[in-house]
Amino acid sequence: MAVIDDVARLAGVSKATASRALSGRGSVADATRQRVLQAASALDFRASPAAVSLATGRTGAIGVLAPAIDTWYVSTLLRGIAEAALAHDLDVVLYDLGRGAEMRERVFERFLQRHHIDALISTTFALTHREVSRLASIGIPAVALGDGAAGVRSWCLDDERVGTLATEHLLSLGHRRIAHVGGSTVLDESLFAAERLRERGYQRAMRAAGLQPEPTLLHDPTADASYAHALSMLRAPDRPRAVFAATDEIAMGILLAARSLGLRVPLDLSVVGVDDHAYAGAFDLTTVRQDPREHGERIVDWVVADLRAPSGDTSHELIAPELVVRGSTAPA
Amino acid sequence: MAVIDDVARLAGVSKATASRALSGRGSVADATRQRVLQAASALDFRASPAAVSLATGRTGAIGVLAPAIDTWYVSTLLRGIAEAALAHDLDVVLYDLGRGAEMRERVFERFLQRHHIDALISTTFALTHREVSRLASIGIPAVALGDGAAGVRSWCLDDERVGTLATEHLLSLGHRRIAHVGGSTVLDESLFAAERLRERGYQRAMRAAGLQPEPTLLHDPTADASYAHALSMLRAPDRPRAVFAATDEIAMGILLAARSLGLRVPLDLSVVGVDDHAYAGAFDLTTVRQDPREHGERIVDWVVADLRAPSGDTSHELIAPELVVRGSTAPA
DNA sequence: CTGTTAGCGCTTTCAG
DNA sequence: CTGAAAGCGCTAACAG
Repeated sequence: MAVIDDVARLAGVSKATASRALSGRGSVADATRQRVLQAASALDFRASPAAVSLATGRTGAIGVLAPAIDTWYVSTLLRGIAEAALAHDLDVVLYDLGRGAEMRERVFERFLQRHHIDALISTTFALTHREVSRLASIGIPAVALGDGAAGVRSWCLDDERVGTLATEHLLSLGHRRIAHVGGSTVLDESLFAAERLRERGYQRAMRAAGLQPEPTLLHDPTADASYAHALSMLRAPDRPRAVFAATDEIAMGILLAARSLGLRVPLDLSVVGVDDHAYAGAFDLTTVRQDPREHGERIVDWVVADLRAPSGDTSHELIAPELVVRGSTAPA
Repeated sequence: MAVIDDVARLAGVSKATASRALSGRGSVADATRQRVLQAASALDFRASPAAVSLATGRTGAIGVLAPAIDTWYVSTLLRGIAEAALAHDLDVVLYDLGRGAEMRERVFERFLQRHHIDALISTTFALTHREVSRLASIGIPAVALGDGAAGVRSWCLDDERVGTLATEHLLSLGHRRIAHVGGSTVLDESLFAAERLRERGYQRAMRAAGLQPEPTLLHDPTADASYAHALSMLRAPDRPRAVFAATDEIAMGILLAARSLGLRVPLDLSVVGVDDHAYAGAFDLTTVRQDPREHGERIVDWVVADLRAPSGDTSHELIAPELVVRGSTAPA
């Protein structure tokens, strides 16, 4: 491993000049820069990130804090983040919180300990005040996707709007008996606040139409749990004619249950989900779309810009959802 | 941010002693160690990873190189890796290769440049000789999950066995017209070798039973593509009575297509997949199980041990698959 | 525009 | 068992 001294010597300049030529900071005569660059590539020189980091305070990495990375939403988001980070020549270090929040404190202490990242992207659950100020005190700016904390720039899908959009779609088709199946009653309070907002949007839309909301919350919003729940919900004599599911995964469980009960979708039952999950097309599922991959890219771009020139921007931005109509919904 | 000097001063010892006490390396009087530890916690001291890394050459992070992280397999694996890494107090830095392999060289150059990780876990596709020796020359050991390169410790699901297991299950039920739907004919050669092995296992089992194999390879192994393909496959007059799908995702597409054509599963059609995907239960899908989360943990444990005491072990280990029978398969 | 001189914060010989 | 001193490899003033 060649070090910068070797490069400097080969180019016949000092370490400082070599450093300037390589980093682009500071002015160097063009001819000199060329020589340094050539020497560097001849020696296959790569700066030690530890040394750079020690000298500059910059690590060249961003952290991502996320629950349940084996999830469509989070993994798709991660993909967007990873791609954008690559484009900006940043490493991404991943902190998985698992399903619950038990690991949270541990993870937090752990990565706070190391000043290993230049910025933190927190997803899905809200950061606490203490966490934010803790990060700020060691100079790590945080941004959030999903529930944002005060003092932190954040983006969040307009989840209440998601609920009204989905519900109004069903209402506009003439449905009256519209159920809602959401999730996450037992998980950490700060997690999955989104689903409570979706439920609220549903309730609003129903009441506005003079109808009685009938929400159910699964304690575990998986396809399995949803399937089991839908089986009993759809067997009831006064079964709903339409369902707004808080996620596509829940919707899939419902669709599968409906078919195994012999109900025809959308003739006997209309279903709308949320996400536009990778399988939504195969299920021909009407859904409210969000694009986590694009969100990931957008956030990384913002973080990179803010790292270069801190903006102090701590605004909370709502992302507008979009209805995608497929074949799982039809007039009542 | 307190530095080690502050701790040393508060404890009334030298930096060197403080460092020894904190790291546990070298011998320190018990009383002294106690004072140092107290001072450290009083000052909320955390060693700068950049400084540690510069002095020791260790980074405290492992890299994961993976294609398509927004995939059930990879994201579940990632979860196992992240959890195990957390337990070992290691950061995990993520390199996503996307779907194809265009990014590969770029990513490779990029993280080679930085000596930012202590070890690399490569997943799904094989490392080239050049890549392995390149990594070795800068002292980064690599391990592989999936196709392993020579000189690299690796684990791999026994994919040919997967194919025979699935096919033999269908044969044992009395099926004769068994189709196979696999994937990835257009992607990078080194990617998804797994599916070719699964196909080979299928061919072997079919020939051994004196039957004619009928494999199809989707150029894009998604649920959507699978759905579209299955529609035409199942409409043919001489349609298969059983299908071995190379992944659960492909199987789901087939199941959805079958149902939309009015075919009853498993009465009119038996389907077996591979993975035991999170949705396999909801689909009541018979499948050949693999457990990427557990694989991730196992690999990290191995890497950690090898980092402590290099074993020189470069063996290639096959992981035995396991058939999980559910309701999507029945006697012919 | 370029070289010299100090560090960044930690670990590690080497003496004592 | 402990302290002094010498780096790890790079960048950032500060002169010139």
